[in-house]
Amino acid sequence: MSGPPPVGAPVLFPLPFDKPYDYLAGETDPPSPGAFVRAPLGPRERIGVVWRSDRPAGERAIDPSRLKPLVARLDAPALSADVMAFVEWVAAYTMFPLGSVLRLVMRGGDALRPVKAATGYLLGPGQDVDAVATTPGRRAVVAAAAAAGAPATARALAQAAGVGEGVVRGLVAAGALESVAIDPDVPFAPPDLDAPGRALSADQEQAAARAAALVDETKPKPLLIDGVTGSGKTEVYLEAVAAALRADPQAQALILLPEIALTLPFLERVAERFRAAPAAWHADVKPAERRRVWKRVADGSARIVVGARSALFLPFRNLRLIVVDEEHESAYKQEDGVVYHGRDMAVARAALGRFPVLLASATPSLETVVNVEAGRYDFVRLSSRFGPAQLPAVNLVDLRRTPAEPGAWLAPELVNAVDRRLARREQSLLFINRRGYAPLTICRRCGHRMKAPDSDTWLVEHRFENRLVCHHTGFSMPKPAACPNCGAVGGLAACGPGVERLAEEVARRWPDARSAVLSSDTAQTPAALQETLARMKAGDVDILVATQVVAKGHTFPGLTLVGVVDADMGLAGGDLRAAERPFQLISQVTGRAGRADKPGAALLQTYQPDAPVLRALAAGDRDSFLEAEAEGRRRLGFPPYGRLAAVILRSADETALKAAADAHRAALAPARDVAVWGPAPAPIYRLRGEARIRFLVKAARDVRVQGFLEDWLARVKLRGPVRRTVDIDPYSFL
DNA sequence: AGCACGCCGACT
DNA sequence: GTCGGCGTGCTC
Repeated sequence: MSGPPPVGAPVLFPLPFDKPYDYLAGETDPPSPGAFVRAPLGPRERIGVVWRSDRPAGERAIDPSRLKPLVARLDAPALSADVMAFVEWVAAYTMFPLGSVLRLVMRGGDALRPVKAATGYLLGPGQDVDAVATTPGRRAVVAAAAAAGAPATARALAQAAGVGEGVVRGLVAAGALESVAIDPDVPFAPPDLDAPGRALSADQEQAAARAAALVDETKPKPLLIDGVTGSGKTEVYLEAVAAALRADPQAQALILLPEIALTLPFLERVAERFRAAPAAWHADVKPAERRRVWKRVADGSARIVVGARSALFLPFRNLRLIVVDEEHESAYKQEDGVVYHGRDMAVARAALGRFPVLLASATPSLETVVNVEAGRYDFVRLSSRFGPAQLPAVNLVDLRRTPAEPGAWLAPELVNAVDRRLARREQSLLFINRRGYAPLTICRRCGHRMKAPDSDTWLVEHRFENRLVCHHTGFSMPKPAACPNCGAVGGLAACGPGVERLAEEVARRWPDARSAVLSSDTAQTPAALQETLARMKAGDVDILVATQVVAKGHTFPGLTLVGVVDADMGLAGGDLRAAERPFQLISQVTGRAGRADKPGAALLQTYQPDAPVLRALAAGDRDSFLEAEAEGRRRLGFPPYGRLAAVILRSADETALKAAADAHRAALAPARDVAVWGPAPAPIYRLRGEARIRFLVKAARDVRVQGFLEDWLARVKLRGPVRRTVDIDPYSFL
C-alpha cells in the first residue's frame, strides 16, 4: 500500500517529559501547533498540546508503526505561540522537563472539559413587566436584568439587585423572566478604558507617560518604577495598563503581586479604576472560578488579570503588558515543583513577546538596581509622597544600653513613645516578624529544645491553640505537659517573643488601650484579617501588633508610630540576601507611619546599632546601603555580578545520600569561570524525614550555568532512593 | 504523573 | 508455595 506519508503531530503532555510524542493526525486539516488534543498514552488517554514540529528529523527515532492516532481535538482556543515559546524558555532556564512547565499552564485546565450549562435569565419579550414588578425588590431585579443586557444567573441578578434569589425565582414563575441555557463561565465585564483615573501629581503624570509610551515600542526595555511607599506607584502603572489595552482592542494585561499582597482591597481598587472587576488568580480562588478565569484568559475576553506568580503561566491569547508589583519580594520565588522566580520569568515573558514589563517597588532588589545601572532596564523615580504625608524619622533603640525589663520585649523608649501616642489619640504599630507565641520552647530542667520529629527545625509555640508548630513543614502537636527528654513536668519554657507574646505584653501594659493582632496564622481567617485591617484604618485600634502581613500597601491615616521589636532579625542568617531583606521589610513597615498630615516616627530596637543595614535605615539612605551591599556581592562574585545555582540531593537513606554526594563530587570536571562548593549539608539538614545535601555552583555572569550543569549531572547516574533538584538563582538556602 | 513489570520477605 | 513491598522503566 502506498500513498502520502502519514501526517504526524507532536503532542506535549503536562507530565514530566522532556519532549513531545508523535501521533498520527488526519491527512486533511491536521491540528496546528497550540491545539489541545486528547491522545492515547500507555493504557489511558490524556490531554496534551500539539507542539511545534521543528525538531530535527533524526530525533524521531521511533518506529512509525508504533504511532497511534489522536483521539480528539478539543474545542478550546489554541495556546498562543507566545505561551509556547515561554514554556520552552522556562524549561531550558530552570532545567525542568518541558512537560512539567506545560503542566503549570494547564493547571485550571478543567476548563478543557465540557461543563453543563447553567441557567440564565433575561427579560421575557412582550411581557407586561410592570404588572408583575410589584415590589421594590422585583423592580430592582427587572432593572438589573435590563442593565445586564445578556442572560445572567439568578445569583448574579439577585446580587446586583441586592435581594435574595427567591425574588428572581418569583419573577420567573410569574413569567417576567425567561430562562435560557448559558455558559456557566460567564465572561468578565470589559474594562472601561475611558474612565478617568485618580488625579495624578506632576511626578506621577510624568512616570505614567513614560510607562505608557513603552506600549508603542517594538522592543521595550523593562521599566523600574522606583518610589517610596505612598508615592502612588499603583496609579502610575494602572495608567500604563489602560494605555496597553487602548492600543490594541485584543490586548491583555497582567498585574503580578506577591500572594500575601493580593488582597480584596487591591482588587477593588483595580475594579474602581476600570469600572469592572479584573480576573483574579491566586491560591484561594475556588475551582469553579479558576476554571472561569482560565477559560476567559484563553479566549482573550479577560483583559486584566491580577494574580500571584503562577498567573504568569495562564494561557494568555495576547498578553501585551506585565506589571510586577513589590518587585523585590522574595515571595516571587517558587520553591516547590518547577523552581522559578516570578519576577525574572515575567521579564523573560515580556522580552519574548516584545511588550513592556513594569517593575514597581519602594525598595528595589539589588538585581534590579544593578540592571538599571547597567542600562539593561530603564527607571522612573517617584520621589515625593502624594499629598501632605511625610516620611517617618527613623531612630535606633540600643538594647545593649536600654534593654527591656526581664520577661518583656519593649524597651522603655518604645514604651514611652507608645504612651505619647495614646495620650494624643494616635495609633501605634508594633512589628515583629515572628508568628506564634515563642520561637523556641526549651526545658528548664535539662535544656532540651523542642524539635519537629522528622526535621531539624524548632517548634514554635502557638498559645491560642496550645500547640507546638513547625513553620517549615506544618507539623504540629499539642504542647506536652512533660519534657519528652527528661520527663520533668511543667518545665517547658517559652523562649523569645512571637507576635502572640508581644500582644500579651501590650495587653498587660496598656489594659485600657484598644489593641489588635495581625498575623497570617491558621488561627486567623482571611476575613478576620480584613476586618482587623479595616478597624485599624478606621482608627478603632490604638495599638496594632503585627507580623509582615502588614508590610504591604495598606494606608493607616491615624498611624504615627512604628516600633520594630527585633530589627536584627535576619542579619545573622547565612543567606546572601540576609542584609537586603530586613532593609526592605523595615523600610516597608516604617513607610506605614505618618501617611496623613501628622509626621510619623519609627523606633527600631537593636543589639547591633552599628550594622550597615540599620545605619542606612536610620539615615534614610537607601543608596548608600545598596552601594555597600553591591560591593560585598561584587567581591564574592555573587548575583547579580555572577551566577549561582544549587543542586540539592535528598533522601531518607543517609548512606545512599552520602554515596550520591560523593559520586557527584567525583563526576565534576573543571570548567572555566565555574566553581562548585560542596557537598555540604543543607542548613536545615533534615526536613520532612529527608536529609538534604547541597552543592552550590558559582559562575561568571557570562557563563551559561545550565550547560555546565547538564554536562555534570549527565555523568552521574542517580541510584536508589536519592532525589535531585536543581535550583537556578537560589534564594533560600534552606 | 501513572502504571506495569520484576525480584525478595511473611502469610492465608 | 503465593501476596505484596516499592525500585525501575516506559509511555509516541
